[in-house]
Formats: sequence, C-alpha cells, structure tokens
Amino acid sequence: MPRTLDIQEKIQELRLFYRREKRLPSYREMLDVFGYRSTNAVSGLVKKLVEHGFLAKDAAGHLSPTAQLSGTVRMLGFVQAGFPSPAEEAAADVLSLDEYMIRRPEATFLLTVNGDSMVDAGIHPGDIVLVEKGSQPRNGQIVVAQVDGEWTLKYYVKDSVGVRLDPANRKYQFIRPRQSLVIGGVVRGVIRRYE
Amino acid sequence: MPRTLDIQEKIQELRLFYRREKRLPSYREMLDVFGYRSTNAVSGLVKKLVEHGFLAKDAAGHLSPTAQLSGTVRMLGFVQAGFPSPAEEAAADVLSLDEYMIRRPEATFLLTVNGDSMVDAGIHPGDIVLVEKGSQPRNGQIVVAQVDGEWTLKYYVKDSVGVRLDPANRKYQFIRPRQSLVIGGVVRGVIRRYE
DNA sequence: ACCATAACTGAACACCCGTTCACCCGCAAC
DNA sequence: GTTGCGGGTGAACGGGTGTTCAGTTATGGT
Repeated sequence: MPRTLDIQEKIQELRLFYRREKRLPSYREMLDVFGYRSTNAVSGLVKKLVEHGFLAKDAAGHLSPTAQLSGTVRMLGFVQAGFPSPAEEAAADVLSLDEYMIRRPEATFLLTVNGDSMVDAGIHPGDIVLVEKGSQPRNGQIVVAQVDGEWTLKYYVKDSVGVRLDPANRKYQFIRPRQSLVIGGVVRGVIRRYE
Repeated sequence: MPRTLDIQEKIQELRLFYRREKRLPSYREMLDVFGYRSTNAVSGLVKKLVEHGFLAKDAAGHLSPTAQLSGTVRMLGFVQAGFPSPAEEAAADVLSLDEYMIRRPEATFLLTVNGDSMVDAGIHPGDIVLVEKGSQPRNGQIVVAQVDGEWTLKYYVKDSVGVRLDPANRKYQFIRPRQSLVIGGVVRGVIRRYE
C-alpha cells in the first residue's frame, strides 16, 4: 500500500491561513502552507478537500471555503457530557455563528435590550437580540413593537379581542395597543457576551 | 465639478457577491458586479474601498474583505430607540457574530445546556454556551466544571474555605467539591435561536 | 455657458494562476 | 524481497490576473 496522508493536519494549516488572511491561498502559497514543492501535489490535495466538503469549486474553477472550513467554533455535545477527547474534538462539526444564527442577513439587525420586561424568557438588560424585519409574527413569538409611540420587546399574542403584547416578568402587565401598533420585527435569536 | 460616485451602492453589490460566492470577485468579474466596462475603473474603485476600510490589500497585492464588508448583520441602537430610517440603517456598523463573540477560535467550543441550574442568569435549557478552554476562571464567572465526576454549569467562587460552585436557581444549593474538581472552561457567551 | 476635475474607456503589458504531463519515491501487503 | 499504488516532484503551457497609460466623458460649481 502507498503512503498515507493526514488530511486533518492539512485542513488545520489551511484554516489557520484563512483565519489570518481571510482568503484562500493560491496554489503557490499552498506550497508553503502544506509543505509541498510541486503545485501538482497541491492540485491533488485540493481535489480531495473538495471531495471531503472543505472547499467548493464553481463552474469556472474558482475555489471558495465551505462552512466546514471557514467555521470558527466546534460544536460539541451537552454540558453533562463534558469535554471529549482531542480525537473527538477534531471530528466535531465546525460551524459559523453567522450561518447558524442568521437566515436573512439583509433583513436582520441587532438591538441592545435595555428593559427587564423579558427576564423570565432569559432576555436580560444588555443582551443583544437578533431581529428580522418584514415577516408576520406568529402567536408566542417575541417581537420588537411600537405600541402607542413607544418601542418595546414583548411576546406577540393575537386572540379574539385583538393583538396583545405580553411581558415575561410578573412585575408588568400585558398591553393592548390603544391607537397604533407597529411590528418592527420578530426576534430570531439572543446573544450575550461576558466581559 | 466632476461626476460623483455612490460608494454605498457599490459596496452593497460587492457584499451580495461575497455572500453568494464566499470569495471576492476578480477585476473582470467586478466589471459585471459594478457595471463597468474597463478594469481601470475597477482598479480606481478598489483603491477607494481600501481607503474606506472595506477591503484590505496585503504586501503582495492580494485583496481580502474586512469585517466591514464580510460582516453579516447591522448593529443598531437600543430597543427603546426602535428602528431607524433606511439612511441610518445603511450607515450602521456591520459586524460579524463570529468576530464579536469569539476571541480564541481554536480554544472555543459550543455546548448545549440541559439543566435549569442557571436560569436566573438567563441561561435556559436548550441554550448554547460558548466555552473557552485553558484560562483560569475569576470569581463570579460561569464555568463548565466536573465536580466529583459530574459535569455542570455553575458560577465559580473561590473563598477562604476553597472553591465553591454556585447555581443561579434557588431550587439548588451550592456545591463544594469533595474529591475532584476539573474546570473545563470559562463561559464567554450565550446564544439562543428561536425556531 | 464654460471650466475643472473626477469617473470612466480601451488597450497593452508583465506576471501569476491552475492544469497537465511524464516520472520518481516509499510504504504496506503479499 | 518484490510489487502495487497513492503521494509527491519538476517543468511547461495557455489563459487569466492586476496594473498602467493615454485619452474621453460627464457633471457640479462658478
């Protein structure tokens, strides 16, 4: 049998280059990245990386990274399961938070939360909500809405009476719009960063 | 005065190409993207995009996108401020969730939360925590730890007695490790996605 | 109405790109 | 020990790359 090649190691090198330069290296640059001396070796390796789904090639032959390559964090299991072995880590799915959290980039915006009306839903002051504009909210979804001139974050509920906006905090009561109701967008996600 | 050029519009086109192809177009491809007929026009525009910080050029002349270009979501203000006008939207800072949330990609992992011991800290079952390995936790930080063989999510507190692990839920009591304590990592962020 | 000037055209250039070819190397199985 | 075969070398090729230069066009200010 012929000699074997460690693809994982090559991917790691390529990933480092991509993180540093934010672009894929040319075949000549890959000579350094992979430790080759012939671009033909690179050509063969690239073919494999495409087969394995780390790179994609369009009709004109242009290379582009897939989520498997450009992703920044590894998705492991549950907290209860703890941290797996290094081998399991390497095999874990790599994903990009942007791709995971955002479906319609052109319609999605970030807003910082400044009230405590949604704390029981796990949305605290200082958290950032991902809001998607231009889609009709369904019952139970969290929306950013302007009720009688004031913008708030609430559960959207449509009942027999009309539209009701529920807080997730016993300190506050639900609201029914008197004059105007503008739905800014539907909350698709929440992110929080610890300093 | 000479004719003027709408850079924002060009950036938008370029951003669309980048989102679609996950790479920057070549100068000939930019002819289509920007609606030019000469690569010299492209050359001039690229120079301006570099000046404005949307593109970067390394020593060898290779182009790469900056966060301003590759970012996926626009950062607006606070919920109370509501949604700004389209003009303000265009001027808003564009950022990437990956860059915003992750400092050390090679040491950061995602774990799904399955207990309710941290609900009062806004971390619910099903949420995903970003855990950074290999850094010493400070008092008050949330950690993923293995206490006497079991993995949990708790506040890390070091007092005169030793290390104590506090839940954020009145139903549970704090824990002091009897035999073993392994700190898996420090929680740097939380993300939650609504279906 | 007319400049001044930035935006843009069109073409030419040197260079770098990815592909391909024939050939060599080294390891594992037989 | 020999052989099969995937991994890698080195070189050559055609086409695509970004740059540059001289010249043209369009527009906002005077």
